[in-house]
Amino acid sequence: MVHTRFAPSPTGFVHIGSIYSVLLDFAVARKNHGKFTIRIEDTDRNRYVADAEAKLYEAIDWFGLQEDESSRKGGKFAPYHQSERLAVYQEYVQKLITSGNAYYCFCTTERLDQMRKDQQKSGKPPMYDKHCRNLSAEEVKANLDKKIPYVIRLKVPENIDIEVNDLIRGKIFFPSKDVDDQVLLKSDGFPTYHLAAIVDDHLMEITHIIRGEEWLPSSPKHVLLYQMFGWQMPVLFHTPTLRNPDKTKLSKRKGHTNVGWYQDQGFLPEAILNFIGQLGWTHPEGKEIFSLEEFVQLFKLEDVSPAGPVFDETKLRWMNGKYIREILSEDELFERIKKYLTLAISDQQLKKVIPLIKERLEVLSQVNDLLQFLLPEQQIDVELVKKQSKKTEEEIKKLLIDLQEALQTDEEWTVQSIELDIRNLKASYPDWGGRNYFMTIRVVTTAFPVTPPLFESIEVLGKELVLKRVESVINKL
RNA sequence: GGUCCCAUCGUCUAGGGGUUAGGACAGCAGGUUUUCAUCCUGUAAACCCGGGUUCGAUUCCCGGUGGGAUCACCA
Repeated sequence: MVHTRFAPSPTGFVHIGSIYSVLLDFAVARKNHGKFTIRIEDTDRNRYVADAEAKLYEAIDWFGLQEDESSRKGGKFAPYHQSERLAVYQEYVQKLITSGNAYYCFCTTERLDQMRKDQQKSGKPPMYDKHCRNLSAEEVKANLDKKIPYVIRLKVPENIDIEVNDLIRGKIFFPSKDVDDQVLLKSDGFPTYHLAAIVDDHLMEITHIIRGEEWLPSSPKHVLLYQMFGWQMPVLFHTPTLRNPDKTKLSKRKGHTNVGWYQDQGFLPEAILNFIGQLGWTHPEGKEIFSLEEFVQLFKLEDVSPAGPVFDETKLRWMNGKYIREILSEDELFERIKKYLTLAISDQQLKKVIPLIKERLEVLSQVNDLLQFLLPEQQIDVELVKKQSKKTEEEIKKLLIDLQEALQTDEEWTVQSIELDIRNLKASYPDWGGRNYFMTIRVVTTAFPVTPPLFESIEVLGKELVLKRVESVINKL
């Protein structure tokens, strides 16, 4: 059975790149009727952030990429917090010691730092110098008895080529002389990622390891561990790194990495998933817009391009707008917009105005700018009216008085009747250019030069408020 | 610096030994429209370089170049 996993460390906010991994984990598992597990890699006590795990699950739910097994859902491989599995790692690291594939290291941090400094100075790659690799059993025992702090390191074999098989990159060979004797067990008794992940992936029967490309350089260590334990290697797939416009790894400073930001802006989870899904992968029919269900059905891991794509926010915005105006129903849009609306606007009014704003919305949070004109307290700027009309105060005043009259007597107050009122009135003002005429009315009634369609806007505003606004401008002229 | 990965328009990509190298976003120019958008039409824009294989390489191979990732008792 196919079994994928997402194994985050709870160290902060949820990264958009994590969602890329999760999407692939989810899709591969679903497509093959397998399972998708979330395992929390909380082995670093220093970087632990308490609410990170809750944030993660919140994001998972928001995107609709729910896992089958996890710390919150349980499962047959529980526990899913690595911090609760310490005894397991101790057991396996002992096996490595016994089989001669790992060794105790008593080097101090100071010595290690000095060593690296020296290596850097002489232009050598910083690597452990294997100082404790050949300690005799007696020396080890003596040190242990003296309670000298220690770590346990991987004994990387000398002079071999380690073969890593990546699904999309093929076979990659690493000379073992370039592979460091990695720390497997820290002096606090916690495992490092390298030990914990391999042990858990095996014990949890993970078949596909889907993780970021940044793990590629350390994968020979993982291959070695599988060999030493005599375990079968899962399929390895390293996801292409998402990039900033300058091609560097997507980062906080140069782009938006926090899923929370996308939520706040009013990006739709469907649109984000669609967008991420077509990075490195193309729909077989070349479709740009496709649902998660469709993606799950058609996606093939081996078809992903290995080149790291730039995360193009502009295209994401376009796609988000596309979802808003073409994919979501108006009822659905109404429910979602409500969550972003901070203006005091009634549900009834909002519902009415949605057809007017849906094609003007790229992200949901823009609704607050677009609906400013509906606020009753909105003041009309006379200077702006003058500027848009390109007429004298007297001429404007004359028009507005006629407008007031025309609207006053409109008993229907429908888009059609309002349009008729205003177009009929235009006939009496042949010397007003169409653009200036309508712009004047737009600013007087809505307060803004840029608004949804004029007659519809006036209708939604209501007769009372519109007349009040016209009146207010007349009085200021 | 060592190791490893990668390479088609500005961006996301399709394609693949013989193509007018296709699409999408962004750009530009028109059209629709009382504004802004939407929508429609058109336009400009790419196979990193050098060898080799071949009748023929953008496509396959090698080498450069460029970009990236990584080198912790972090994941």
